[in-house]
Amino acid sequence: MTRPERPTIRDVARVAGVSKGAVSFALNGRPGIAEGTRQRILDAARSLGWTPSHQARALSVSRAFAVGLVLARPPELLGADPFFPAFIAGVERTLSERGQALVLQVVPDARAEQDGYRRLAGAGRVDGVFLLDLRVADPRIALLRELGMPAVTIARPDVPSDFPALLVDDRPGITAAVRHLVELGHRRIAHVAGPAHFLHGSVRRRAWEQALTDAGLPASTVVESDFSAAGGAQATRVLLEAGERPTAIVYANDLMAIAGLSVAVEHGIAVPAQLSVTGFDNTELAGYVSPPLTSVRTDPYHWGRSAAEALLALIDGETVDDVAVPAAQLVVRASTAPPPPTV
Amino acid sequence: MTRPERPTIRDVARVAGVSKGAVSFALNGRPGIAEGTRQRILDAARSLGWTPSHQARALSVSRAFAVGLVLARPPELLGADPFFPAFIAGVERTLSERGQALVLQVVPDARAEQDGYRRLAGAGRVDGVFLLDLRVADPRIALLRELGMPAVTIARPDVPSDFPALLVDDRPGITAAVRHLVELGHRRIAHVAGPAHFLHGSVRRRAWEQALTDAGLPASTVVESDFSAAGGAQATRVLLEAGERPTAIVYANDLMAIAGLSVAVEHGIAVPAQLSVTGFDNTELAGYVSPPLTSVRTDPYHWGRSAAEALLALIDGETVDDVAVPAAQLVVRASTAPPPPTV
DNA sequence: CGGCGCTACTAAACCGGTTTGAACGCGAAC
DNA sequence: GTTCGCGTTCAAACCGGTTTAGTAGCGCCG
Repeated sequence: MTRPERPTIRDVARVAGVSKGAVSFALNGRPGIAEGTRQRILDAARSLGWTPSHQARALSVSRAFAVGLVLARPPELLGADPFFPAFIAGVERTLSERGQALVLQVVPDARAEQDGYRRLAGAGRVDGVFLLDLRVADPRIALLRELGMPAVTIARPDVPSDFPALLVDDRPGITAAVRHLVELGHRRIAHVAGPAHFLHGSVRRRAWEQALTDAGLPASTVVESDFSAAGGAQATRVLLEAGERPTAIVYANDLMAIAGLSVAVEHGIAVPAQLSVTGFDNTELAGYVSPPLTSVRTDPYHWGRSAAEALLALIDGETVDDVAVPAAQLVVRASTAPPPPTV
Repeated sequence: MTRPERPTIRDVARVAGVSKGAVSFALNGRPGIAEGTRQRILDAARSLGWTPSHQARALSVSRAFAVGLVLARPPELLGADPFFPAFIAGVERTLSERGQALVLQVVPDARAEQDGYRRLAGAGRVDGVFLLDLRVADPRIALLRELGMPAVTIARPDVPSDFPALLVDDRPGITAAVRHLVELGHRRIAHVAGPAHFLHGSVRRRAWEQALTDAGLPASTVVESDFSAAGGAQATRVLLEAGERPTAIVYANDLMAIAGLSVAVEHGIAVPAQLSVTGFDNTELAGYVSPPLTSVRTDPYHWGRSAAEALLALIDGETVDDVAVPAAQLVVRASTAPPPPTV
């Protein structure tokens, strides 16, 4: 377990017969080193198996070569959410191509989240951060501005973020789902929403309302839930046991929709013959439940890549514009059909 | 965007009227500083809002205060796997309590994985690493030993890892599932396995075989799949269209089992009346499909916590024993029942 | 009164890079 | 023949901590 002694640029300098400074210049491709000398230095470095010490470089240029991401989720919920793993994978992919690292922090709630950012910034552990789950008048924005920390937000429409944002617009996906149902002939289209304090919860809900209005339909029932399977099942039960049952339900994510499918089975309601159902996220499972779920496809992996690129550019001092991501697309499967003729 | 100048111990020293060294000693609670002086120093530090520079400390004590985890998975598969998010959350929780960070790296395949570890170690970015998805005669073990890098493996039975291991044993879970089915009266119990080159794939398969033998049953059909919903559906189709159809299927994970459920529906085979089904992982959704899925509960969040604790202890130079995790437990739901009387 | 040992503290080296300022050698220009 | 300018290189400072060697002051003992 004795760690082998890593060679330093001092060793390289000695072998090449030059000074430390010359080595640094040569290795960084700076001008002012004669070509022959440069080669001798590079050869020396290679033969010694030299690799730069991350910590030394970090200290002298005062950069951490890392970016931070604080996740405010109870850990048991993380496993269920298909967004994070894919988003993080995308972020990571871009970062590692550029020699940067991702420093993750998982905290149980939004209060601890602020401390998380403060810790990351205070210790100089990261050069920039991502802001997820943006809220209206989000206190983190002021905090990061005060700390002078570059940030990229994953923002939803209508929320000025004060930082470059990855503009994710869920509305077209929801709109397409509602329109699809309207075209099939549905008129009572309910919604199972995510928590209102999450922007992607409330944006999807408002998009659903707007789509109903646009179709000339009256407002319909909405049940607020929590994006979990348990919550989706419970919300579905409420809707199906109501006086005037909807003929279609637009769910704010696949997990709730899939749970909803089995509640329908439980109530002896056939999907899609008596009830149409749409999800959101287009998780892999969506295509393999019964009936296969009509859903909205998003691409969190590429969001992660884009967000990381924007953040790195921002850290490098470039001016960065908001980045729009491609609109979410409806994937029609067998869980949607015309409403029953009666009713 | 001008980052505020962070105070250094030099500033603290000036304010407190002492030397840098004294400040360092006082802040680290070392003996040799008079109580009054210590207080003066602490007050000065507090009033200046001083926080230690991570990079400076990392350089002087040559520690990275971070541990590494290289994930060799195609990113699109990451979203589906319920293991990683929970495991990582657990790891992270323990790490952040101790001021350590997690450096993640996502690479597309096993070859790139080696380079990933080499990069992390070479740059001195991490003090230790986790080894997941251990394979037989895993080349990473030799690599890490050569690099002198502390590591903790997430190991399966019968694989000597040469490093402290978190011993995860899936066998009791599979055994319990098979025994449960045998007690219900099943005799043709098939298995949909994960890829053989993953240890948790082959271990679960062997446990299933062994459990059949122990119950005095003949070997039964196994279809090797890939842990994905698509693969699970395909495998189920093979089993259900075979000459002598099994009365029960033990799946190596929930995702494949849930996909299998809808293939059964598609074939007009009632679950559990005509076919019993068990999953593995006990994902949240398992309880909310129809019928609710009998599954095996594991606890990757706590595995993450334990693995992180072991790794930190190892890095601190303590001798660390293998850690056994509690046995996986069967959760019986409605997808299992006695086989149909005829047959 | 000199020497010893102890405590409290300072000064300086160190970690491994980057960056700055000055010096050196050499050819061209005056 | 000096001066100037340029390309090349070196020595030293610096980043912000930790750690070591050394010293001043003091009480105690012989």
